[in-house]
Amino acid sequence: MLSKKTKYGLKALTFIARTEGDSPLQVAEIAKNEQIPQKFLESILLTLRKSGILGSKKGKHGGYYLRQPSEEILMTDVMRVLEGPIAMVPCVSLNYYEKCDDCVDEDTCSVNKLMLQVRDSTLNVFRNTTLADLSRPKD
Amino acid sequence: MLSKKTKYGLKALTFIARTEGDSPLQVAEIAKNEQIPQKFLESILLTLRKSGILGSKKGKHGGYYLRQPSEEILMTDVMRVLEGPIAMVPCVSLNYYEKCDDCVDEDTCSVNKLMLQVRDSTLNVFRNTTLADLSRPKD
DNA sequence: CATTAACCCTATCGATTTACTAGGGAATAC
DNA sequence: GTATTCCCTAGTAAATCGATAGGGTTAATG
Repeated sequence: MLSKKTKYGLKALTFIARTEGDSPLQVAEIAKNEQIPQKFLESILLTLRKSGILGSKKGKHGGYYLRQPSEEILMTDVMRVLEGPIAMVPCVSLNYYEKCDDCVDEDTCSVNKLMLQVRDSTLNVFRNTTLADLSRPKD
Repeated sequence: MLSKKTKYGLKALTFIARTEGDSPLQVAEIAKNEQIPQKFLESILLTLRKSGILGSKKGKHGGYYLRQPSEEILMTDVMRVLEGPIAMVPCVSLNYYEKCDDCVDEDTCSVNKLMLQVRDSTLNVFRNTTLADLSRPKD
């Protein structure tokens, strides 16, 4: 299951991409429009900012904005920040590889074999989808 | 993250597919060979049996066996039993569709749009992988 | 320079899920 | 009829999730 954090994060990013103008967008406005608990959203946008996807401006008339054009924001990066590693087991993770504690032999491990394929196909989707793609209405 | 239940279940199924002979395999033997807590494995094999993937025989010399040749056991079925719906959000689930409680409009929802693609690509892997594929040593 | 509006940060908390474990019942081979 | 094996229900410790609380810091504005 996708976490609420990821769901809210994606919705917020899409909202920003769709309505971004000259001035940054405030948490309260995003929360209201996308029906997201404001305090929760605040913490999510904060992690997106710390990861470099969003920028922020403090004080009156402050808010959040995209650091790059939405066409250049890849889902691989967004999903890693929001949901964590894309692989479903650490032993097939590109960025966070770790040997499974309970695995005897990776070469004969069926879990490894299957999850490697799932990772590749999922990665293929995320690498070929940008925030701009998600921001367009459905075909 | 993949649950231990799914991991153990896949390993057990692979073990059965690899070593199946005339007589069924006992929980204790599978648990020992695959390093799985026996009582936990017992409950996992039980759900696999209830779902029709495994058959069982009680009493002395009892145990578990595949109900079909491993070439005919698809990962779509196995994964649905062990891990639940393949879709990461209910609104893109084929078998368990449900409207997301927090979604205003599915047609413009970016989460829906992205997860639909992920579901399709994952499903494509599971539909084209059988237990026999997983049971062969790595290429 | 005071006030207000906004982001920034830490801590906490209830509910749910996960990964097991306990304990016994029911069927079958011998 | 007894040992062996699967069958079933409950329970539980630990982790994670989804959110909330409460205040600190920064910047615009008059």
